[in-house]
Order: sequence, then C-alpha cells, then structure tokens
Amino acid sequence: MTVSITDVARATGVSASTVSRALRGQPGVSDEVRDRITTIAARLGYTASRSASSLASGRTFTIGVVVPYVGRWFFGTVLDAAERVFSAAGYDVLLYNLGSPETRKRFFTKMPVRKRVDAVLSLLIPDEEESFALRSLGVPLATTVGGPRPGFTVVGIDDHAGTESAVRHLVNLGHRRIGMISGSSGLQHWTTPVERRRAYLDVLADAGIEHDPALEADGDYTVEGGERAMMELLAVSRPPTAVFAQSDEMAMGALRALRRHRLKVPDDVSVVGFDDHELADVIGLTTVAQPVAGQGAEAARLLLRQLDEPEAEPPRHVQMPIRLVLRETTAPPYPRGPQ
Amino acid sequence: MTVSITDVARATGVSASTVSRALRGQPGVSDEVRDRITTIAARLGYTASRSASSLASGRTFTIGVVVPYVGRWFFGTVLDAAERVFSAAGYDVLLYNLGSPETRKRFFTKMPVRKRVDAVLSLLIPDEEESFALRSLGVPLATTVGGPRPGFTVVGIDDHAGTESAVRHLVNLGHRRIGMISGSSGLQHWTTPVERRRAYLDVLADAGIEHDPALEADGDYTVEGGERAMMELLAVSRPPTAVFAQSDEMAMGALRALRRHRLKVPDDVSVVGFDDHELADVIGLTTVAQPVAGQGAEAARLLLRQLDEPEAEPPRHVQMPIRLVLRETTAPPYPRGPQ
DNA sequence: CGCTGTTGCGCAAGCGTTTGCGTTCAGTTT
DNA sequence: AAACTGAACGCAAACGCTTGCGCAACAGCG
Repeated sequence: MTVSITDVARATGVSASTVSRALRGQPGVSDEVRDRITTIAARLGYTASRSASSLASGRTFTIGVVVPYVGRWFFGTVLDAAERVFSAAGYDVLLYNLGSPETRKRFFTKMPVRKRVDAVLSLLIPDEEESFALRSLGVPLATTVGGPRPGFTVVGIDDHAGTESAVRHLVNLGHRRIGMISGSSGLQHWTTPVERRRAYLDVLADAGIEHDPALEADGDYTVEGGERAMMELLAVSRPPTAVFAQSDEMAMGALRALRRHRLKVPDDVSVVGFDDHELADVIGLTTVAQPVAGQGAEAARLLLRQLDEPEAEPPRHVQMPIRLVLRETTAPPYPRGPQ
Repeated sequence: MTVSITDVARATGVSASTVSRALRGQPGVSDEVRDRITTIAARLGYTASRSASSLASGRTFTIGVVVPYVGRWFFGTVLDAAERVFSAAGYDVLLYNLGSPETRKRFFTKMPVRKRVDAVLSLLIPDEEESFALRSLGVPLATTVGGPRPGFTVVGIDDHAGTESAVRHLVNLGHRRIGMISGSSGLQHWTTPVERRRAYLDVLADAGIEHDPALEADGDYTVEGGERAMMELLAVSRPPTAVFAQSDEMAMGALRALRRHRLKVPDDVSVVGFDDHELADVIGLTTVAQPVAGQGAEAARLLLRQLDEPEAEPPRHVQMPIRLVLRETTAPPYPRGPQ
C-alpha cells in the first residue's frame, strides 16, 4: 500500500539504516549512495512515517499551540505569525482551540498533548494549576499575553504603561468622567484585565479624579459585549464623556451602541481602544497599538531556541513596544454648559 | 521517565493487552478488572503514546486542516467552528497555514501530512494538481469555499446567486455605473472570484447596462487592497456611483479610501460587501451574509461521517443559505444634475 | 459427566523508524 | 608486509502500543 523505508532500501540495494541516515542528512553515508537514495525515495514518493520516527527517536517535531478562540482577530493573528515560524523550522502545529471553560478544563486534565509534542505555546497565560499541568509535560513552554510566570518564556507588553497612555490622553483632553469597558472573560487568573484596571485607577487618582464604580462595565472582549457594556454606561445618571475599552473589539461594540443612541463620536463621547485591530484604522479608532503578529513570531522563535539548546536558553520575559495611535474617536469634551 | 502501558499493567497485575483493551472500552475485559485498570492508570497519570498507537493501529486520530491565512476573519472563523467539531469527536487538529504561494507549493509537494492524518479539511478549494496530491493520501477529504470537486465533500454557497442579489440591489436603487472590487488572490483556479464576476456581468447585461472594464479593480481580499482598488476606481474619468466588493474586508478598505477622499457613503457612493463580517454591523455595511462558522462545522461533520462509514458516505456538495443584509452603505445615486 | 459455547485474559507478532555497535574494506602508516 | 586507521555500511534491538489467536476456566446443556 504505502511505501516504507524498507521499500526504498530494497530498491536502492542498501539497508534501512542507511536510508534513514541518508535522508536525514546524517554522516556515515557516501555522497554517491546518498544521491541514489534521495532520487529513488523521491521517485517512490516516500515520506517517513512520523508515528514511527517519533516512537523511535522520541522527538515528534510537533508543537502544541493552545489558543482561546482562534476566531478572534488578536489570537488569529498571533497564531498566524507563530505558525509561520514553526513551519519554516520544520515543525508541525497541533492546534487546541479552547473556546469554552469546559473544553479548557478538559484539555488541562486529559492533557492530550502528552507525548505528542516537543514544546507548547500557549496564547494566553495559563493559571497556576494549568501551568503545573503543562510543566509536567517536561517540554519547553512559552506563552504570550500576560505577566511573567516561572518556567515559561513569556512575551507580552507593558499593560500598565499602555493603559496609562490611553487614559492619560483622555484626561489631557479635559475629560473628568471617564468610563472603562473591561473584559474579565471569565478567567480570573489572567493578569491583563487586572493590570489595565490598575493603571486606569492610577491615572484617575493621579489626576485627582474620583473613581466612580458605576463607570466600569464588563464587555467580555467581544463586540457584542462592548455594545452591552456601553449601554450600561449610558444608563447611569451622569454618563461618561469618554470611554476606555480594553480591546478594540469592545470599543467597536461601544461605537455601535453610541450610534444607536444617536450620539456623536467624538463630539458627545470619546472612545479609545486597545490592540490596533486591523480595522481600527478603517473606523478611525484611537487606540493603543501593540505588535500582535510580532509577539507570536517572537514567542515562537524563543521556543525554538529553547528546543535547540535545552540547557543554554533559560525562559525569559520580553516586553514588546506599544504606542498610542491618535485617530478620530477622541476629542475634548463637548461644552454642554454647566453641569 | 514517563509512564507506559506496561507500567500500568504491572501495577494492576494484568497484561498490557488487557490494559489497552480496558482503556479503549473494548470488550473482553471484566468490569471489575476494567475499573481497577482505570483507577490505577489515572493515579499514575498514564496517557497512551499517540505515536505508538498510531503506528500499531494505523489510525492517527488527527485531522489535517489546510488554511490560507488563519489571521483573516473568514478563515479564522471557519477554522474555529471546524476545530470544535473535531476535538469534540476526539480528533486532534494539525494546522497548516499556507499564507504564501511558496509555502502552499511546498506543502503540496512535500505532503507533510502523509501518514500523519486520518482525513484532510481544506478551507480553500485546491486546484487540480493539489487535489491530485491530496487524493494520493488515500484519506477522506473535505473542503469549504469553492465549487464541486470530484472526490471531495465540499460545502459552500451559491456565489452566483449571492452576487446577483447584491448587484441587483444596486441596480434597483437606480445605479448605472457600478464598479466591482474583486480578489484574485493569486490563485487562478479558485472558482469564487470567477463565479462572482460572472454574476456581476450577468446582472449588468440583464439590466441593459454596458460593462465598463475600467470599473473593475483587484483588491486582493484585504483591507489595504480594497483601499487601493477604490482609489483606482475613483481615478477613472467617470467614477462609479456604487461599488460591489467581493469581500467585506475589501469593502471596508473601500470605505476608508472614500473617507480619505471626503466622499460621503452612501450619498456619493454606495458600497456593498460580501460575507457579513463580524464588524460589518458596526460599520453599517450592506452585505451578502453567509454562514461562515456554519460552513466550517458542517464540513467537519461530513468529514467525520465519512471517517465513520468509509463506504456508505460518498462525498457530496452542499450549499448553505445566503441573504442580502441591508444596512447603511447603500442608497439611490445622488442626483448630481445632468452628467 | 462429557460436550459445546462463552467469557476473560495472556502471548507474541507486528507497526516503521532510529541508533549503538560491529563488520568490512580501502587507504595510510610503520 | 603487517598493523592500524577511519569511513561506509549492515544488524538487531529498541520505541510503546494494538490485535489475532490460543488457552484456560466456567456455565449451561442434554
């Protein structure tokens, strides 16, 4: 049926071991024999069985990538970049899309990647328990999005500084009632929302603005959630004149809500997002830009380096640059007369 | 180091074969022994080595998914849905992200999925040559996006009808100069752009409108491409009053170009897209909606069914429903006086 | 009480590679 | 010419699981 290494060996008149060595570029094979083997293998359409070779060698040449919601722009983009790096290095990618809490839990208890991968890249920082499970695999680990975590190479951004620049921008424009649409996403351990909230509070305090809990709403990191959150914020007695959304998608949802309420942006309400989504430019959304693909590629590269030099390369924490991109959704508060 | 099936066997006091049968729910094991094995296996944290079991059984419980650009909303969403179906059925997903023509070519010549997967789902219809390569794998195949193809289960939409509804809508509004932003994407064989162009021409002919080649531009299925294409269309002597873009992303690029030119939408130019992108609603884009996640899930289900009943389930072609969604980017042409 | 069936389990032969070690042999050194 | 290299290659034992087959043990039957 399918052609095996012994078929190639027989056709060439050598042993299977020589074929194996020849095809993997190992020494101990003369150039002439190697050439013969290569051409014959190609003619027969031979591909080594990954199952067999990983069983024998212990290496799988496969990397597990754990991602919440491949469908979301952020993660899709990170994954895209990481995959390119992996496949260019000859690694295959096993994708685990952990959309719901149940699938997430099932993944970390059953650990289907055990003995299947040489390394794991998690596109969202795992919590303590999950980290423990991953470390038990005994393979190099990396993660994007989140703070430092022992045993992991993590590449992320300075969430505090990013948020700071966004909220401070609103303050500088003269806003005093500044709302925030956050995203807990049901994952308590995730540091990003926490860190961004802290920065939000810090800037307010720094500017001498009293914090009003009614100006915080949860947008679940989705467009719909952002829309709902904005509705909530508009329903409070003194609605905000500006809103900081922890992601562009939520900011876009907020824009939709505002449009439905016949409110002008930025005249009536200013909005600033986070991420610099591909379409933020189309919409004219002011936002905090972060290198999304860049983080995926960098994490992948660091992971590969650990794979190459297991000892020499310790896990580390790298932070990528961010910058505030000013567009058309922010302006000074509209002078509505004395309030 | 890692715990193997013989460790479990020894700890339970049975043979490895019994452990294997017990854990996979096969008959020939008493309930009492099965329970003992299950608990002991759990206690030891045993997971069967996929390499070993696929080598022995010939099944990999892995499905290869070939996708151009995971980062793009459409494919990301299809992939998300398909992955859920596969993982729920106990299959792992090997992801092949074929961004550039080179990686695409390399994939189809080297065929890294050979002997690695039980089935292949291609999120973009492969061309003749690629189809041949895939068929040589001897596993069930499915694809989304594209016309029927022998040997493949394909789920798609009626591109002709969808485009027809979009362009006819513009005609009915009174437009006579209707441009089109298409996307060749460098893949000549791909039927979608061809089919949509044919429908575009058909509607024009049907409405007695003469076709002007200057009103067609290529947008490469990206936002930037759409923007460039719109620029081109605005540069012709008598620019269009309405534009049909073959994807929402290109439509959004067109909107950006129009905004830069200080042209009002829909007052000066009407725009209609295709896909019903997650953010089309936010932007208020009129578009042809298609079930994106639905196609991924359906293709995945059909593929699994073929896997279960290799003979009984022949490849087939299913078409999913489409509908025109009217929003705020289309209106009758602005009466600009006699032209 | 022997006979046939059934159930529960172990034996051992694979599955297709990789890899340590042994062998051959041509070429180099004393 | 003998001894000694090293390069090139083959042998065979893993790697960890699956599965056909065989063999007990036991139940049910006449």
